[in-house]
Amino acid sequence: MADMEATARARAEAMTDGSGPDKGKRGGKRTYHHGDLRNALIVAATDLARDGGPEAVVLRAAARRVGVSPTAAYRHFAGQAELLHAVKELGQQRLTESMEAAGASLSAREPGPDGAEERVRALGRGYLAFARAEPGLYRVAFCRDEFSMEKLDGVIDPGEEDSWGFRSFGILVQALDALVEHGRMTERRRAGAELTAWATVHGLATMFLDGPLSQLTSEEIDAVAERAFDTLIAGFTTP
Amino acid sequence: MADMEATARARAEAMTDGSGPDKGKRGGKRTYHHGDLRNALIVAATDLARDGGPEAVVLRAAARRVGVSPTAAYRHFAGQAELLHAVKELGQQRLTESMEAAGASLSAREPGPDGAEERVRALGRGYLAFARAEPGLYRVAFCRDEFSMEKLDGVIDPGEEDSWGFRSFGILVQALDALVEHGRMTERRRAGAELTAWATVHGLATMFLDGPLSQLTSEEIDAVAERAFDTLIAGFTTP
DNA sequence: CAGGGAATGTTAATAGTGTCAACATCGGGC
DNA sequence: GCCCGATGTTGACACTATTAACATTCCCTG
Repeated sequence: MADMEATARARAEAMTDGSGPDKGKRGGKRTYHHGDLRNALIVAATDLARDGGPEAVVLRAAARRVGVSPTAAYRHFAGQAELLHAVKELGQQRLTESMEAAGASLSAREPGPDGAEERVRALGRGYLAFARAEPGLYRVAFCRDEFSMEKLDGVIDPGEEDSWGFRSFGILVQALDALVEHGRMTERRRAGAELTAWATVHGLATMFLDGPLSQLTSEEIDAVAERAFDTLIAGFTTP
Repeated sequence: MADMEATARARAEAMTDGSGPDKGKRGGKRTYHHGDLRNALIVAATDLARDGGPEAVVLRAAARRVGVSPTAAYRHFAGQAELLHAVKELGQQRLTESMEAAGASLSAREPGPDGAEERVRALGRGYLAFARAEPGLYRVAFCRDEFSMEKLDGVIDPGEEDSWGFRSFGILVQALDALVEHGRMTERRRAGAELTAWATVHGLATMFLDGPLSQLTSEEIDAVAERAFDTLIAGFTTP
């Protein structure tokens, strides 16, 4: 109790001592209410996730960082699982952005069949780039999560997919469709191709992060990934 | 303390009450020492892992099942991480056996190039069969594990690979080498092919277990997997 | 422009976990 | 025969999640 977490009052006072800009809603005001606790907790939990992965997303630790009592989080999350889920969705969003960025870097350029092929590769590169740049977040983005489980259990037909995970999947779908449109892939091969492609990059990322490939240099990883993309696309373009 | 875990004495007495055959070393003897506690703990932890995955491998729960005090485990394991690692190796062994079984079911038959190709498929089927039959164990077999991390960090050159994970990998390597020997795969494609194949099945398993494919029927899963194998092998056999 | 209810935060307490230190008991080798 | 090491137990500490009860503040209604 003596060296307990900083109370809200202590936090609010710390805000005014010039240590940094006020993060509360109104400038410098020592507020009992935080004002944006939900987001603050997600940010703190994300930082925890960055180094340490899913098991580092600890509710009390996040609350401690924000300078709030542990149970305050329960006013904004049903429990630790929901906090973890929020971080997970944030991670999926970042992953999607990484893929989009890699795809956009060559969009419009080379509009032909080779361009479509190169776009698939670019998406894979963007995926792996994020996994390497943010291993902790990546691990959270794909960690087992009871909220997603429940969601999939209950709703058999997910009409509107809010989650960013499906958006990144959609990007891949479009890229593969383009492959078909440009005659680089037959309709038959197209069936289930998203899964094959996704499985490939996901499996590669896993092996890079905590598998047998975890001590390869960046160049070696790139080389291995490109070879994998080669055979993947070779399989796609085979009638 | 009242409803504490069963003491060793209680366990030993339970052994003699006809509930089952004596698991201790000598028949019926109420022994203070367990006699085979390490294995018993691994078995208990494996049962926990079967339903619940890595996060269910709880040291105290395993000790409770064996009927032993929580700290007794520390005479046989450095800590929970080492217990988890033991279960992980057991899981990898089972996975290897599943792959070997699937491969052996058609070994020697059809020795030609088609047989080599079919063997690669069989290994993939054996892999996925295990993942579906033992999802919890599978998840443990590939969970992040600080022991493996340390091992990879320290020893840069792993001369002798004790782990079963490398054995299953070796099976795949042989199958791919056979593909080359029978002229179904060029040397160029061979480079890094293990990783591509491994990534594919691992990614598929992940999506089946806790990904977007978790509610497919067995038939649908098989169909998706076979299509993935098709394009994978198409990629391998492309010059 | 009150005042009261809802939102938000705090303390206290329970239950479960990993881990260490100190103590108890068995069993095999001198 | 006995003693020392291997093995198991108790007790304790530091974490964690979570709930219940209490406190404060915001803001909306009368």
